[in-house]
Amino acid sequence: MPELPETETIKKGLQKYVVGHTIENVQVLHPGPIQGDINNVIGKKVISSRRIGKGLTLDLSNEYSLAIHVKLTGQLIYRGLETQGVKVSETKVGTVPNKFTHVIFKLDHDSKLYYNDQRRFGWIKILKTSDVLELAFFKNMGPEPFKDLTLGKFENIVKGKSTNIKPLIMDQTKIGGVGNIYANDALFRAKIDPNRTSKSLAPSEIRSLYDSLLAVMEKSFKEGGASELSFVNILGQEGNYQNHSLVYGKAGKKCPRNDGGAIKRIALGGRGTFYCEKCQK
DNA sequence: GCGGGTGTTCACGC
DNA sequence: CGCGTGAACACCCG
Repeated sequence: MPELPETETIKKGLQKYVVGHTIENVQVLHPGPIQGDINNVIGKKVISSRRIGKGLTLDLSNEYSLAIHVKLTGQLIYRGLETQGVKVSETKVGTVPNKFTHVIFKLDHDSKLYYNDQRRFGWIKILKTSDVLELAFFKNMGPEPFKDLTLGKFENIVKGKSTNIKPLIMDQTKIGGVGNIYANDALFRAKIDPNRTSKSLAPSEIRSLYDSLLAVMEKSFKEGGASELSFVNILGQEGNYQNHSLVYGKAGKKCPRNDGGAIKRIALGGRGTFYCEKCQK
């Protein structure tokens, strides 16, 4: 799932297909990801879904919520009368149930919501709705692109920091929702070397980076998210951004600007970092 | 067998 | 305290 566009794609699906259903029962195949008392969701109606950074909620009629983070390989897949005959991704294991299915929410009207997670890094926390934003992960979340992150706020976040620009824009407590794919592509679009320190950026570069972050994520919304790894939407279908990425995952390939440069892969903040030395200064 | 993977958190060293 | 690095979580893929 993983980053803001993918998580937003899941949220749209939850809103369309899951909100309004009552959770009739919960089948826990592997209890690993679940925290909290399952009894607080059984028999309750899903009244809304929210996305907070890369996190999700399903809010229930009894003022309890499911707070969900799918980390790298979690999937939420809905199957019901409306989705009969919908083709799902076999390659991204969007089929259900499968050996990575840990939880099955049985909903009314003969439908189900499946939670799959190959690497089991994700979590589903059951807690009072009023406590969701008290979870450290949500409480410490920085402003989000397309929500409350303005250019002015972005300038203040970036300005004067001695840290590298790439880890900074991926720091969820500074900015909510940006991950490795879009950080790499935004820096490329803004022609900024990921090794630069934040404070070295000129005002025009900060503006360009802000615009680029929005642009690459908007492109991804249109492509249905990035399915490089295991992301699928609520119907189990892949997104297409991975076929349109600028530099992410393209080590050794020609620079998309066709300037004679090749895309280099380095490690920065422990994450794979892709850029063109020729046009990213 | 080895390295690397859309994320987050923690431990450690400076 | 802040910042960087590396590891851990667990498992598949090339």
